[in-house]
Amino acid sequence: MPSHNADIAAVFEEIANLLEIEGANPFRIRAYRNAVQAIGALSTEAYVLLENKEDLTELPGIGRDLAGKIEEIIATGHCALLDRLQTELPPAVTELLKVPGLGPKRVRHLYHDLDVQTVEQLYGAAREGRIRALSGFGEKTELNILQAIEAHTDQKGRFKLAVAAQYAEPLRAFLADVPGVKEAIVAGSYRRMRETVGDLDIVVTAASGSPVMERFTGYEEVAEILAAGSTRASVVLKCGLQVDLRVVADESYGAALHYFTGSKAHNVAVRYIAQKKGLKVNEYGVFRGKNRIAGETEESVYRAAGLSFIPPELRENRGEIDVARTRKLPRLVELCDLRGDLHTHTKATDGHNTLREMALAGKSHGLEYIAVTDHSRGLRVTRGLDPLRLKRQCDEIDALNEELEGITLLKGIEVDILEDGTLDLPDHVLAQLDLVVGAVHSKFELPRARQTERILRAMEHPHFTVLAHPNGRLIPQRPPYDIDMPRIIREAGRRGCFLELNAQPERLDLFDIYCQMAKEEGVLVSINSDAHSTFDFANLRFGIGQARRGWLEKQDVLNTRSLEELRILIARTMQRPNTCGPYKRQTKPQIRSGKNVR
DNA sequence: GCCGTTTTCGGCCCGACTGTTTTCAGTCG
Repeated sequence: MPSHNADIAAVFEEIANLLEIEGANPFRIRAYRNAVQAIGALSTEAYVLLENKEDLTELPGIGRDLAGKIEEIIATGHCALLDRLQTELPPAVTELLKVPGLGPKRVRHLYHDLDVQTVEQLYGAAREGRIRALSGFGEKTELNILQAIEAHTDQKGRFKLAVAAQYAEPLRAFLADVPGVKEAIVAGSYRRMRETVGDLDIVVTAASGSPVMERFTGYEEVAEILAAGSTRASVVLKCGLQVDLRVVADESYGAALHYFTGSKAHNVAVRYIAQKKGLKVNEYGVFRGKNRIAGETEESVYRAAGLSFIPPELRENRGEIDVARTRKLPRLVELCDLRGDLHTHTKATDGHNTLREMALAGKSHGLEYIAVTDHSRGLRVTRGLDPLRLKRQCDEIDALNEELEGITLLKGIEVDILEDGTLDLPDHVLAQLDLVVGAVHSKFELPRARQTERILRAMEHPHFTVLAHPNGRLIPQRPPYDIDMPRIIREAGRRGCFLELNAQPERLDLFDIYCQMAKEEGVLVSINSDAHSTFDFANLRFGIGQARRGWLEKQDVLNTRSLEELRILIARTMQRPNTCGPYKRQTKPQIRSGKNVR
């Protein structure tokens, strides 16, 4: 089995870590880290590119040397450089880099002088007071290491976006209320709508002398103050979430917001471009010499660099800068573009509300139609529907549609895709429905080839409409199942069916890079709440965030269509007659134009 | 180790805070 892109990226990541501890040229280390990012963003397996005789040096940040190493890893499963580095340094030593406060220099010191190789050994050395004796270390550093390890072991890691929001919004409001504060905004990965966030970055503009720092460190949710200067402070909340606050003057608002929204790779690329124009970009503004020429708004920062405004969700240095140069960035889909929701549940299975309650809640969220897609009989824990109960539900929907105004219920099912790729209900039953949403709910551990074939076979079913939560991951407890997603996307394009972007905060599935791929293949994506209660429609905003990260525009999203248009598209997919002509496939958008900017 | 409308060599983003130091190295974002 050839190495997958994730395996290659892991090798390069490990090489970068070990080189760093060895004290190698920092730019060489950065080259490996850039390669990790480049390979992670690839829409095709590198071994497939090689089979197709593609030139890997065309990839951003991949030159002759790294291309050779990729070939080596694919051919042999090994990388000689990594093997050599691991004879010089024990592999576990890179784990020490994860301890906050420890960087490569200190890790090297600890290994060479105290033979510390693992976090356990580090903890022991700190408790025995052996670290303070090293030059460059002291009592305080030793204590910080102890505390960091203790905090690390019971730390929950990254927070789901929706959970982070529960802490971020009240804290932002609290800071906005401090006298002298003009703007307060949560930046960082939260603003970029990443599916999980490691910490919160908050930018505040305030008049000098404002008590904002004092109020921040005194916030009642603060458990620990990590650092507190005059313009920047870091705390850990009781829930374990770290929050970094930055205070700047009004005229630096845009520059600071840009800086703290990131991503780091995006910022580096923007500063590099500015530098070529003789400019310097920092969190205070854009400068030519000592003159500030921009910085009061983010738009002004981009303008100074010769770029159009780049929405936060795109700022990952995945080609957005090249496109911003040409002023052809996509007009990203917005929450208000959604006209329907094609995946919801009711009390009939594992939902909490009635048909009527769900319909009214959907309407109150501005939706014009919602598909009722309760589970099928195979999913016994949810009391999934058999043909008889489904028929009864359909009758209820018909009756309700007669009565309701401003919202239409569609008759659907979330049918189980069985292990062999068949669907959990008979064809003649599925044929009666408005749409069929198919999903995998069992046998997550099938090998890649079988899992992929299972889904492809299901998609071939004439009544199959939408593939729900295609990767099956649950943040943080379940990784995605092992499938050939690029192939599934291509086949969905050929077959003419749709892919779901499930907006539940623990799913957010399709992932962003697959949204991009779906767009390239002309496959429409349906952003669905998978609501199990009336409250869950609010999750659609997280789905929109993920879709925007995947460069999706209104026309790339199935449920931005009117009900009439939707019915036409579904009719085509379900291979039923319709009188409104074929759906015209889009031309492929070119969203990855050439190399990324370094 | 990568890259090139100034370049195939010599660049490669920028600043705050802490702790250990007596002016700065290390880490972080």
